[in-house]
Amino acid sequence: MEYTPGFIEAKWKQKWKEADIYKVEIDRSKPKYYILDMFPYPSGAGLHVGHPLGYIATDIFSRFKRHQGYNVLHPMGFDAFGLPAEQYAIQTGVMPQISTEQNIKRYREQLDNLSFSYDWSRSVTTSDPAYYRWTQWIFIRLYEHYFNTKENKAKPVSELIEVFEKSGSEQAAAFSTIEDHFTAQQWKAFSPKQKDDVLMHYRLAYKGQAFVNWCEELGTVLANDEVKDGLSERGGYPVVQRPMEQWFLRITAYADRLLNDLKTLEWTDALKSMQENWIGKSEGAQVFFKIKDSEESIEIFTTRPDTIFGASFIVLAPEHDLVEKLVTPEQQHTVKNYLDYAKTRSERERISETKQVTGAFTGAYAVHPFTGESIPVWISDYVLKDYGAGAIMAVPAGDLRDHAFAEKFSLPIIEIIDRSAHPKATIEDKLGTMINSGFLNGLEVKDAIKMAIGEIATKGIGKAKVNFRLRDANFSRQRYWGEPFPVCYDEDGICHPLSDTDLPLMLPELEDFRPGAGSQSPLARVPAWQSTREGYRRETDTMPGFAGSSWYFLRYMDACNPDELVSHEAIDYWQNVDLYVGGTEHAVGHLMYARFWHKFLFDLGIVNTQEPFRKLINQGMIQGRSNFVFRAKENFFEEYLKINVLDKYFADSGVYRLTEDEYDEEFCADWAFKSNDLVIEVVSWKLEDKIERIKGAVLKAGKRLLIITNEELTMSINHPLVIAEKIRTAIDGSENFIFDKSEEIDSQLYVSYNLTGNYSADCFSKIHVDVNIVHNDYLDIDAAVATRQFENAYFLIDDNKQFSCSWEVEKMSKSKYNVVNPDDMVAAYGADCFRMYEMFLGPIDQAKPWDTKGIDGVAKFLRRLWSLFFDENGKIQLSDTEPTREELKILHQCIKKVSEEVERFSFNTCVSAFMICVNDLRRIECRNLSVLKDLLKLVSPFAPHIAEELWEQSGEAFSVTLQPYPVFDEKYLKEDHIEYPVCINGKKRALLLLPADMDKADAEKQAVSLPEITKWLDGTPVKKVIVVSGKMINIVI
RNA sequence: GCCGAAGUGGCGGAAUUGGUAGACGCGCUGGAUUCAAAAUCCAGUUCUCGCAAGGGAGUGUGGGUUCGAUUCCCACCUUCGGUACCA
Repeated sequence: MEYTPGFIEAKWKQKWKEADIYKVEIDRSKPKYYILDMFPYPSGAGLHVGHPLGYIATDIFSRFKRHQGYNVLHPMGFDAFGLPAEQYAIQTGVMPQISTEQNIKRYREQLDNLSFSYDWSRSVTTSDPAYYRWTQWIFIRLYEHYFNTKENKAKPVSELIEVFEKSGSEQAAAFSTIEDHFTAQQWKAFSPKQKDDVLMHYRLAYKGQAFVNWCEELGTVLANDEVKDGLSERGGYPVVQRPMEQWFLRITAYADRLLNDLKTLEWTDALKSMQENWIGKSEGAQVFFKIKDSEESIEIFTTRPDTIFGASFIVLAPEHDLVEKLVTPEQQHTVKNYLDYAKTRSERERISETKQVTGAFTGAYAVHPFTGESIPVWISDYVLKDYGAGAIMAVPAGDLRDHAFAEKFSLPIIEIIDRSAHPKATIEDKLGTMINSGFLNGLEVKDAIKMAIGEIATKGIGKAKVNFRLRDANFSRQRYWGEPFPVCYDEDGICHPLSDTDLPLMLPELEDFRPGAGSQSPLARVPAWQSTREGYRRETDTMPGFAGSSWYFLRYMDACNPDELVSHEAIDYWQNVDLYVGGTEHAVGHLMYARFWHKFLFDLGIVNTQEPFRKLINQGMIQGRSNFVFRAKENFFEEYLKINVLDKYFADSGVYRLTEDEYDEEFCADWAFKSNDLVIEVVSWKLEDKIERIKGAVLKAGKRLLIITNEELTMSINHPLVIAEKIRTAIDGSENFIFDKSEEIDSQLYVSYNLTGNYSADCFSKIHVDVNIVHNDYLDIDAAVATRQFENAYFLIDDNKQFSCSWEVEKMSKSKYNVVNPDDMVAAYGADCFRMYEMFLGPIDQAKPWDTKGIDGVAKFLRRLWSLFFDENGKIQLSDTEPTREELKILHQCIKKVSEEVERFSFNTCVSAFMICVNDLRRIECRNLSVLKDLLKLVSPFAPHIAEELWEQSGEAFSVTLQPYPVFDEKYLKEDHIEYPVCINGKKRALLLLPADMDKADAEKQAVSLPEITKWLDGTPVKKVIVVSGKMINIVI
């Protein structure tokens, strides 16, 4: 029987489906294991071979864990809200509901093609109202809670209101961004709107102000992605930063918990440190600087209060509230100009710019709290409004950017730290002794920091403060295709959440997806949807992409529950995700938000774990391997004629290149002969003017002219003899002017890459070519001419009649013509082969290029595995005798390697181990049933179809998928001899077979007396011999 | 700029705790089989000098630690991911 993947795979897909073999339920008799893939966004382009990498890995691991007796939850769903569908709707008018549904259908087909063991009955889609109902529900809970700093957890806002009513703001242990100071009486006197505003300072979901990318011409807010160099990507219109009312989530309240609990996670150190740095906890001091001749003071945050005596000016963020109040009439104009400039700068640009500083003087002065001196107040875009207090005390001697700023604007630089004891220390190291610093003089930096904070507090001008780089999450989008906010506003603008019974608040259907008036979302165009029965108006912003993806892993546990987002029973059993696999691009965004939501739900008692993802693996990207063809440019043809015709066939005719000296004209023909009066010009037949002028010049000089057109060279490109004969005829003939007009075609000439080296580099344009018509870096010319790109193409082929292409590794994308579709791979090689090859490419966590040509190796392996079971006539032939020692050794080597490597997620080396095992078993012509059956169990997670088929062919009952995993036994691998490498100074010089239990002294003696070694030593005394038992012997001379 | 990762043959990669660098596979070269091709099988394949025996060099670059470094330390270069509204 032959191995026919197409037939076998269809058969087993059907059987698995009929048996519903991947359906999973709570089963308390088995330990649970929850394996999750990162939520895919179903884009219109469909899956390419890079997408399933992580899915294959988790599928192998899921199957492996099932073999080991775990009850495995392995679900898949779709993160379906997002910008691309909305963009598509704007362009084509196709409703996102429709395009998303189509895209999901296509993704599902492509995923099914690879036979993943998902329990599809648990699938969720974020844009499904049955799902986003619960996203809205969580939002309302966030809105209704604040963060209690004493209990370090979320508590109901209703309790906070009670505190306010009883004892005002001072008694409230509530996390807020603004420090409120009011008494119970004052609170009670507040208007409902005032109360609403105050509570927004505490709610975990609140309204605030943020700067957004505003594009006036497009009438919309743009994603950072849509802005390039200060202009909109679509249209190239100017984009400015503009403040806007937005919903926020108070993730900063959870900063400490998010930071501390990282320790409990089995994530890579790299990922943890990225999260740590993102949270960016820094301890320092808040200090107030009084403004000279004013009641105002500026709050600054500094991590280096020790350097306060070096503060020679203050810098405010351009957006700082005080700027307007502080600016003096004389500086109005300068500051206004600077603010206009700052508006055009994106935050990224502002942070990245380190070489050039810009800024403007406000005209105001602050009073240094210790020296009493007046120091100027400047504004500059290197200070960010959202970081710290949005203002800094600038210490030029202690900070590089402050230093650059001081130099540029000639501000004083006061040395405050003597680093002479630390010659290698940079100005940002916390090392040295304080100088020029009043009461801090002589202290070490570390002590000076403490002392300075103490003094600042005593003087009542500030206090120690912890600052986080982490910012509250902007949760508003002025978009259509997202979850509607379940809130509305009354006539006073007071916010009212919907009651739970009114959920889900459905997204209305729309026909026009352009932005609404005045920077509003398209929902603002639907007045009927906007107004509620109470006469309130709804929020028209929608939620961002991370809303739905911040909790989806919980819904999989109980996907169809209509009454709760997840039942207690399901949470109690499944708890949290044991293994999460996805790309590093989610390292800080999604993973931070999901952890935040999970912690909030923990505070509410909905989940029973502090962290959502226990272990996490980052998969590397699969890059594209682009192919390029080389198109001949104008100057190619002249070089071609010389190399392939003139040098070859007319070398003895004295052919030479004409120089300008030979004619008076500013142009000349290309080639002439010493032995006769013919001149040759290579030119496109279309350049008739040029031909006429050359004709005139050449005939005037009394020579004859042969025009060879680029077009005729192109059409006879692989037949240089045709041209040679034409030249010969011309030489021998007597015509004065020979010019054969080509027929009018627009042809292009492409040159095989391996020939391009013969010509100047500027003879060619390098152009992407679809990798699907290139095999082994050789262009399939027949396939190529059938495409639009090569409709009228001619190809200069190499000596082997091949046309080669160059290649480069790039991102896999449509525009680079390097996209490979997994469906095509499955059609050609089968899903088993594709799955295995994708794993074989390299380590799961590293980026690597896809190259289809290597897949043959895996295909060959599968055929060899198959052939182990059959004789040369294709009949199943297996023996049920006792396995030999050698067979067991080969098998157990494989069991050991594969079970260890799967646990380490090193799937590429597993595939190698399988190949070695099958090669070895073939070599000894193993036909042993028990050995081969164990091998099938090992292979089954990687290549389930072939394993299932061979299992059945071996006479076993359905299904290999449900078999327990083979157990490794050390005794089969024991060796009584070890082959030692014998090295001299670390370089291998000989091999020595020694008994495994030989002691070191004897081994040393044997090694030193080896003939290869004595030859090397040649009398040189041996200084030392190092014997590492079981590993190697090193002789030091 | 900042944070994180990765650089090993022609290519993808292996070397698990500092111990034989290049497993396994692709490609290439030669051979067998075949009318021929595909498929299959066998042998070779880091570079370099050499007919060979054998020698030298070699894991991005430069330095260091060590009997011994792809692995540890320092500095640098290049590429990739993220950088808060792509998902």
